[in-house]
Amino acid sequence: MPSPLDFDPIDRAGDLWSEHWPNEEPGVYASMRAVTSIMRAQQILLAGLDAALRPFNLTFSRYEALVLLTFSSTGALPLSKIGERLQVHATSVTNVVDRLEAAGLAQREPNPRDGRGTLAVITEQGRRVVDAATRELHRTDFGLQALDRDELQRLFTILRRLRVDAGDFED
Amino acid sequence: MPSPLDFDPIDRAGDLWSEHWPNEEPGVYASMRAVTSIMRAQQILLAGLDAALRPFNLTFSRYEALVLLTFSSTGALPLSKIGERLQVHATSVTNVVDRLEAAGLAQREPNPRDGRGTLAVITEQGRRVVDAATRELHRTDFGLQALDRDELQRLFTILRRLRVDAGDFED
DNA sequence: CCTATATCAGCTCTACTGATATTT
DNA sequence: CAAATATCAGTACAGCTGATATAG
Repeated sequence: MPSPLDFDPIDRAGDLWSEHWPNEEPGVYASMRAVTSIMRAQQILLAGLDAALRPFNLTFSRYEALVLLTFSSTGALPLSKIGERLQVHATSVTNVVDRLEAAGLAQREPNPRDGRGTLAVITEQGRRVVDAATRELHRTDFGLQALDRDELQRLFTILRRLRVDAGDFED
Repeated sequence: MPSPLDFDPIDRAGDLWSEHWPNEEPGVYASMRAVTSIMRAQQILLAGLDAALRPFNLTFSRYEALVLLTFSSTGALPLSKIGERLQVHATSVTNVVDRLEAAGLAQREPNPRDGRGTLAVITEQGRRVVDAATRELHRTDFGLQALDRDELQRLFTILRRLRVDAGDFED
């Protein structure tokens, strides 16, 4: 792990930005700093989550899909539903379910209510693994120990507007 | 593009989470919602940025490296410095500079001050492309039109603590 | 007939590991 | 000598396009 810088690289980039590209709309520097911060935050968090989940042979994507299955009353969901809820592409769902199936954490079954569709069903082993993985993520607070409850809430609220604007859901 | 859901999938996941994994520490639901929001926000923003940069044959990673070079007084930086500033792996820097070089936007030169090192130097074409790309990103406000100035500032401030906690830099 | 579901092949991209040559 | 710089081969993953078979 590299030694920390003695300055904030995003803050510095924002300053240099305003020197190089003076702009009629001063808000763009705020946007540039925010977008870069989100990119870096995602990278930090995903690396931590994947590291915490590696002993369970899970990535965060697979973990999310598995969690979604445990939330369903029967432990089964159509693949299309999984894609819709997790906002991921159909081919990505196929890939994630392939890997869960290979690890014995889920199985495919034909959807009895729609001959075109397939259900992903969580296995007993899948339930055990997702419970253990969840305990581990709870223990490490999803990598967000640095933030207090109020900051987490504000983060959620601000980013919620972004998701609405992107068409994820209607407010 | 799929039709929007009529509910917030992250909000719903948080509710189901608290039912399935009641926890001694209530803050974990706030963390779960925040971390999922960051993941989704990053996905939305990166897709928008990459789409805006595609006409320039750039990805956001390559764009960031190019911007960093324009910030340097001589338009040249050691590859190690690029990795340090952008917080990316050495092999990723090699890859990014390979692609910038192939596109004629940057060149490699030996570092005269350190025989082990290599400089990436921005070309004239690189300067033209990064200026045009920046105008385009300014025009679309980096995909953050939905947020006002105050929200952008709060986002930056909150995520800054996360980056400090991860060891990116010293406060 | 048109649309929805899921899969498949193929591609791009980022990120990482482990090994290596070179230089400090 | 050990440490730093950069590269290379190989792996894993997410994300996408376009094509296809099947069924509503």
